[in-house]
Amino acid sequence: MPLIVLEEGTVRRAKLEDYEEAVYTLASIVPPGKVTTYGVIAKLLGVSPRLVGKILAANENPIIIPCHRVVGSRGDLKGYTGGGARVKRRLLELEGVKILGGKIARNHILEDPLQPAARGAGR
DNA sequence: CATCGAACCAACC
DNA sequence: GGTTGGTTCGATG
Repeated sequence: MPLIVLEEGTVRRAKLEDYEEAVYTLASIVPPGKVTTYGVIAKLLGVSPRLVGKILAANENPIIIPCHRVVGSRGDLKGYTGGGARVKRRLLELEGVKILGGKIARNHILEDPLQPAARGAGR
C-alpha cells in the first residue's frame, strides 16, 4: 500500500500533489553547497524516483524550491527544466559544489537530508 | 567506464 | 489499457 491520506475521516490514495509539499520541503532543507538525489527523496517518501523528478519538474515555485540541488544518484546532473542541465551545473558550482567530468563530487551529496553532516568532513 | 534492459508510481491519452 | 516522466540499479562488454 503506497500511501493513504486521511482527511476529516476520509481516505484516498496519495496524489502527486500530496507529495509536492514533502518533496519541496526536503529539497529546500538541503543547504547550499550540498545536493541530494532523487532516489533519496523517493525512498524517504516511499515513491519512485521518477515521481520525484516529475514533481520537481512541475514545481510552480522554482524560486523558493532549489530544485537544482537535486541530482542523480551517481552524481549525474540529470535533466533540469528552465534552461537545461547546463544551467543547473552552473548554479551548483556557484553554490560551491564541485563538479568533475560532468558529475558532482560524492562528498557534496547528502544521502539523507534529514541527517545533515552525517560524518562531517571526514575520514 | 559505457550501454542495455527492467522496475517503480502516478498521471495522461 | 498502454505510454511517459528532470530515475535507479544490475549485468555485460
